[in-house]
Parts: sequence; structure tokens; C-alpha cells
Amino acid sequence: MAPTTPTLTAERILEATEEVLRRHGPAKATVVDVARALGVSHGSVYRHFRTKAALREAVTQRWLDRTAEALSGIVAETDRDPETRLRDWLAGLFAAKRRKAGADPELFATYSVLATEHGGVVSDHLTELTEQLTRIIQAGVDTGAFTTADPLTSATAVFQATGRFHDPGYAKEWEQPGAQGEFEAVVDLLVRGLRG
Amino acid sequence: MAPTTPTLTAERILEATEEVLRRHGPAKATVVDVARALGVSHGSVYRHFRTKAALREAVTQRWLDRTAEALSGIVAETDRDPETRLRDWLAGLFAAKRRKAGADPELFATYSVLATEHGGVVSDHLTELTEQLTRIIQAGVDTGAFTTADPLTSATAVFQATGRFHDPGYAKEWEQPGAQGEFEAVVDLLVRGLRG
DNA sequence: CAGCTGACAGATTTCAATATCTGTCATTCC
DNA sequence: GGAATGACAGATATTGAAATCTGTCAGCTG
Repeated sequence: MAPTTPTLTAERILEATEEVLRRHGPAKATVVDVARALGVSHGSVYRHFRTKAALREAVTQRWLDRTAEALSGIVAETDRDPETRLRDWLAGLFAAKRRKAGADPELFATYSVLATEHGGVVSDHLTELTEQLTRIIQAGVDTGAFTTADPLTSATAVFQATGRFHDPGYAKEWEQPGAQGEFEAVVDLLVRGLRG
Repeated sequence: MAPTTPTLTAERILEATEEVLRRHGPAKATVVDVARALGVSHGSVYRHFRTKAALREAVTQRWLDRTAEALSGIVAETDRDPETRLRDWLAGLFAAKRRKAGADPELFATYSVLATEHGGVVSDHLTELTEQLTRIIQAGVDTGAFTTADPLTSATAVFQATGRFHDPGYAKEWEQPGAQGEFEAVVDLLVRGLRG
């Protein structure tokens, strides 16, 4: 059959939006640009997303969800030692962020701007990650590896204490020589604290 | 004797600069404004500071030095228990930052901008604070309260892990309900880790 | 008729002319 | 004579008019 125009879906729009953001940056990426990239009028984009802000929010959520999903595997490996899983989870988060920031700094900076624009989805993302951490710490309490009165409080503390190694605001420092060692020192201290 | 025009000193210029920054903000504060506030020509200001950047850097350093000096007292109290001093030092840093940010948010935001403009003095400031922390932790190792292979590494880890409670970038969150509790949870975890 | 288009009003951004500022230095003032 | 001034050139910031964008919707198209 002859090549037919693919249907305009939300997913295709999000892909085009990411591409436009990569090319133009957050300040200059317009809905008209996205429509042009798809070969449709900008009115069609508004059929799928009520506002430009909603479109940007959706593309931001998509990006954050990828990170959360990549880490959820470690949470699910309930046969493995909780302390090792905790270390792997934190190292995985740091490595993923550092890799993204290093591989395409401009796109990373763009998503950092989008994230500050859409506090709501970021907040949900952080809640999701803290939940994952809570499950690993709870597993450690169950095996006796960790001691804590409240796994959620401890998970929040661990997540916040490692903020320097996952908060995009610190991205510049992730490539500096001492960063990996500093990360390990913080994790060691926190793990020792959890062992109680 | 009759009231005479006070001599134009670097200190008077720094005071006027802070006032101009408070009034106009970092983007609109000019050297001409500072000179006008002092009733002199802007050429006279350039006699004391080579460039506008040097003037801004000096006023930034002055501000950072006040924080470091306020905390140095706790380091000097060598007769007190190191764990308590560590907790007091961290709580003092958090309280001082939170108070400044709450009392005059615009001036605080202004100094935050200046700080990012002048990485060098900030870097020195952070080194100074980490040194203070190192001395407290070393005291704890000496009394047997703390266990660590390297007090400087541990001090760096403690300082970075508490970044959310002193880095100006997080100022908005310091006034939120849970902040004090989250701070205490992080400090408890870190202190437990230091006890080893 | 479900989805797409493009003209439109109001909001936002761009751009170039204009004004202000930075940093220098020959001259003035005490 | 040491400190201060103010005119100046080049750099930076402000402003307002013109261009573009956002979001809507009546009508087109397959």
C-alpha cells in the first residue's frame, strides 16, 4: 500500500516537542515550531494539548518517568541484600543523571528549566523516588540490616542528603574529579547511620 | 570642630554598595548609584575598587565572612561535647540562613545572585566552613565519640549532605512546615553514621 | 462527521534606536 | 602632591514599535 500520513497522536507530538526543544532550547521552542516539524497546523496540536504549558508539562513528565522506571528494577529485586540494593539504587540514580547531563548538556539544561516550570510533576516524581527508597529501607529493617523508627522519614533524609548528586542544579559539579569520591563518602556515612 | 566630610574609605563604599543593592537589586545597582549615594563622583569609587566586579566581589566576601565568623565560636568551645557542638554548629548554620532569608528575602536573593557571580569567594567560604566542621569532627575522634578514617572527608560529606539546609538555592523550602523535622532527620542519620 | 485548517485578537517577543553605564585619564582642587 | 573630578569612548541596558506567538473557532476536507 502507498505510504500514508501517520495519525497525529499525543505521543508523536511529544516526540516532535522534544526534538524542537533540543534544537531551539526552552526559551525559543514554540507550538508553531512543533506543528511545523509535524507538517500540521498549530491548531491540530491544540486538539491534543489544551495549552503550551500542558504540552511542556507532559514532555517533562515523560522524561522524569523514564528515570523512575529505570530504578524500579532494583526495588523489585527482593532476593538481594537491602544494603547493596540501597547502594546500587543511589549509585544508579547518580550515574543516570551524570550520564544524561554529560551526553547532551543542552537538552539536560532544557529539561532542568522545564522541571522548575512545572513543580507539580517534579513533586510527584520525587514522591515516587522516595517511595522506592522507602521500600528498600523497609526491606532492610525486615532483615535486621537497618534500624530506624520510621522508614519513610529515613528515606526522605537519605534522598535529601544525596541531593547534591541528583539535583540538576549541581550538574556542573558531577564531572569534577572528586565527585565520585564525595558521593561514596556521603553514601557510606548514611548507610552507617541506617545500620544504627 | 565643624562637621567635616568623612574620608572616603573602602569600608564606607562597601556599606553604600550594600544599601544600593538592597534598594535596586543586583541587576540595576550601578557604580554611579553608589557614587551618588556617597556624594562623590564615580571616578572616586574606581580609586578604591578597580572594577565593578571587584566591588561586588568585596561586598559578597564581607557578607559571607559574617556567617563564618558567627559559627567559629562553636568550634572554639573545646570544653564542650563534640557531638553537641556538631549539632549546634549545623543547627546554627541552618537557623542563620533561614533567618536571613526570611527577614529580608530580596537582599538574600540579591546576595545569592552575587554569590553565583563570584564563585571564587564562595569557594573560599565553603572551604572555611568545611575546615570548621573538620575541627569539630577531629575533636570527636579524639574523645572517641566519632569514628572515621579521615575527618576532612567526613566533614565534606556532612556539609554536602546538609546542603539542602544551607544552600541558598533551597531557600524557598526552609519556611515550609516539614523543613525543621527533615533537617533533624538528616542530622540524626549523619551523627549516627559518625559514631560508627 | 471527526479531524484539520487558517484567520483572528490579545499577549509576548524581537530588534534597533536611544540612553545609560563602565572604566580611563588629563585636569582641577585643596 | 595626593585625592577627586568630569568628559570621553566603547560596552551594556532600556524602550517602544513591529513581528511573532498563543489560544479560539467558524468553516473546510476526505
